[in-house]
This record gives sequence, C-alpha cells and structure tokens, in this order.
Amino acid sequence: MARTQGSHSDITGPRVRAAALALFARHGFAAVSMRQIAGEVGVQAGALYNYTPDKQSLLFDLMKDHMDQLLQDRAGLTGGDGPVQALEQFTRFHIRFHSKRPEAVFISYMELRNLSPDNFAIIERLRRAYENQLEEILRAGMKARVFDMCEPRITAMALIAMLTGVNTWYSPVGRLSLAEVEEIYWGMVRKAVAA
Amino acid sequence: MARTQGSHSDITGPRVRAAALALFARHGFAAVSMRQIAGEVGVQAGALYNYTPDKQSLLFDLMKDHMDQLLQDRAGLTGGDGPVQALEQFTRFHIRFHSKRPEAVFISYMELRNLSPDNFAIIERLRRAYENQLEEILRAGMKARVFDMCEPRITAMALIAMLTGVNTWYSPVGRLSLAEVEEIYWGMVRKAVAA
DNA sequence: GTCTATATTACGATAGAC
DNA sequence: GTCTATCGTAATATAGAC
Repeated sequence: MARTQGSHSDITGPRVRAAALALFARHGFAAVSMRQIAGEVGVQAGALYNYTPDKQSLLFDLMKDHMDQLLQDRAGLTGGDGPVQALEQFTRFHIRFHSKRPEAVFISYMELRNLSPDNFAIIERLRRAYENQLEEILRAGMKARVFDMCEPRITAMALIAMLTGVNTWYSPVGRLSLAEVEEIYWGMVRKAVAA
Repeated sequence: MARTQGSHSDITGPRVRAAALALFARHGFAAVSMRQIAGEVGVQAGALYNYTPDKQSLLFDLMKDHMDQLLQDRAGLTGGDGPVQALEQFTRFHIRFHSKRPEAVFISYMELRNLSPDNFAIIERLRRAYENQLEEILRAGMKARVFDMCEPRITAMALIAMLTGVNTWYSPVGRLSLAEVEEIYWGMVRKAVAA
C-alpha cells in the first residue's frame, strides 16, 4: 500500500474516515492504532493528522455524523395520519436506516465509553431526542386509545432494542429481504402495543 | 494500594477476576492494562501471571463462566406446564438473571471481537444453545396454536434483544422494582406472540 | 506468591524536509 | 499534503531474588 508523495486532500479525508469506521467496528476503538488506519488508507501515520486533531475526534465525528444523519432522515418523514401509521413508519424507518449502516450502528453503541465526557454528552442528547420521538408516538396512541401500555418510556426503549437487534443477524444477501424483515418486526411491534 | 510480600493465592485469584470484570466492563478489554488490574487488586503486574497465562484467557474465562452459569441456572427450571407458562418463565428468568450481572452481560456482548477465534467459537456455541431454548418454546406454542408468528427463529432473536435491553436503563435503586419490570416485559412478550 | 527489574514492542503525536 | 524520523510514554510478558 506504499505510495509516493503527493497531495490528495480531497480524497484522503473521506478515506481516512471510511478506514476508521471499518476498523473501529471490526476491532474496537481502543484496539485500533493510527498506524493501522494509515496503512488501510495507504499513507503514513503522521499524515492522518492533516484530517483529524487526534484519535478521539475521529471517533466522535463518526458517531456525531451518524446521529445527525439519523435525525435528519427521520425529520424528512411525514409522521403518518395517526399513531398506528406513525408507529409503522417509525418501525420501518428504524430497520431500514440501521440495517444499511451496520458499522456506524455498531460503533455508536459500543464505543460510547471511549468518548470524552463532553463528547459523550453530545451524543447522548441526540440519542435521547430520537428515543423521545418514539415515546411521543406511543403516548399519542394511548391518548387515542389505539395503543395500550402502562410505561410508554420503557416500551419505547424495549421496542428500539428489539428493532436494533436486527443488525445482529440480518444480512442483505440472506434468506429474507429487508421488506420481509420489516413486515415481521412491524407485526410484533403492532401486537405488542395493541389496545 | 502498595503491599508487602506474602502469599495470598486463595483470595487473590477471585480478586483478580473481579477487578478484571469491573474494569473490562467500564473501559473495555483493549483499553484496560494488566497494570490497572494489578493496581485494583493491590499487587504488581507480574503477580497476575500466577492466576492467568495471559490477558486473553482472563477475558475468555469471565465470558465462559457467565455463559455456563446462564445455562446451568436455566437448566434448573421446570419448563412450565405449557408453552405460555414456559415463555413466561423464560422471560422472567432472562430479565432477572441478566439484570443481576450487568458487568458480565456487558462484557459478553461487547468483547466478542476481542476473543481469539477458538475462544469465540466456544462462546458462540453456548449463546446459540440458549437462543435455541427460546426458539423451541415458540415452536411448541405454534404447534399448540397458542402462539402465532411466521419466523420463530427471528422472533426468538427479537425477544432476546428486547429483554437484554433492560440492562441499558434498569437500576436496582430506580423507580421500578424488578418484579414490575418483569411484568411490563412479560406483557409485551405475551402480546407480541399471541395467537 | 509476590516483588523488582527489564526485554521487547508498540502507541499517539509532533517536527521538519520536500 | 505526505514523507521520514523521533520524542516520550506505556503496553504484555518474563526472569530471578526473596
């Protein structure tokens, strides 16, 4: 992977981030060295510091971008005509979004403890905002008497855990299509909160 | 934490494992040094090698013991009078067992990638055996027409993910008792698979 | 069984040449 | 913007004294 000198700022930056994403997901943040990332990109370790002030920022930027994209994509949806439709939309969106980015999802769940306190607080606030969206859907459905549960916050956490669990077994080349997976999980979600 | 020389084999061994469990759960396997573990125990780093051949074995032993205990405790249960009772028993057992060992659970889910290939295969086989127990309960319930689902394997994975998610928010000193948590989750599980 | 001391290797990050 | 070279530190694991 050795290469001669030259200027490639516009393509090296994204490649550094892509390499870090793949390596952090595979081996864990603490187990990956800057030299490994550089080797994957095809530069020397020192060159990485043209694109990130330090290793911590590299991790944080990956997680921050992931959460921003999640909330942005989610904000682009209509919200549905009622609580049931909104819940179905949330369910399908969550599965689709997360199954398409297994590495970023993995990192965002596993590497929280390797964030600096300040960075952790930022990511946690974004995650909380996403969880709150599901909780509000559940509360609206209770008010409309189409859902029945005693603890909407905990139900929201339980449903998100279930949906994110798709990533532990789903493969795009597996037996089930993403549409079929959505259907199976939407069936469980619908029944679990049904009035 | 410094201490003078002396022989303490019978108490140091468990303390090494306890320190490793706590530190691995808090900071991650790769981020914890043998010196940190030794410091927590109150010995020098070299002394740890009287209790483990290397750091990898320390991690593996923690995970192996956790899985063995899970399967052993589970095997001590009756199984219930029918599929519905069996599912309720599984649900309550899973929540109770996992909520009582948050550190071991955390490690067993997060540090799989830090196991050597051989060790990974052993742990995976044990995990699979546990998942199969839930899958068999679901299949029995389908046969008896008390459960309804199209994919019992995936449903089992979904339910386990949901139940293990309790560990992300539950605190023994929080608002809800463990019995209340069990009740809430059993309600969701029951409805999700109901015929 | 634990200590001190160390061999060997690797880490994150920086400096200055090109 | 990337290179080579390096600073300062810390890692796992081992050896031999007590």
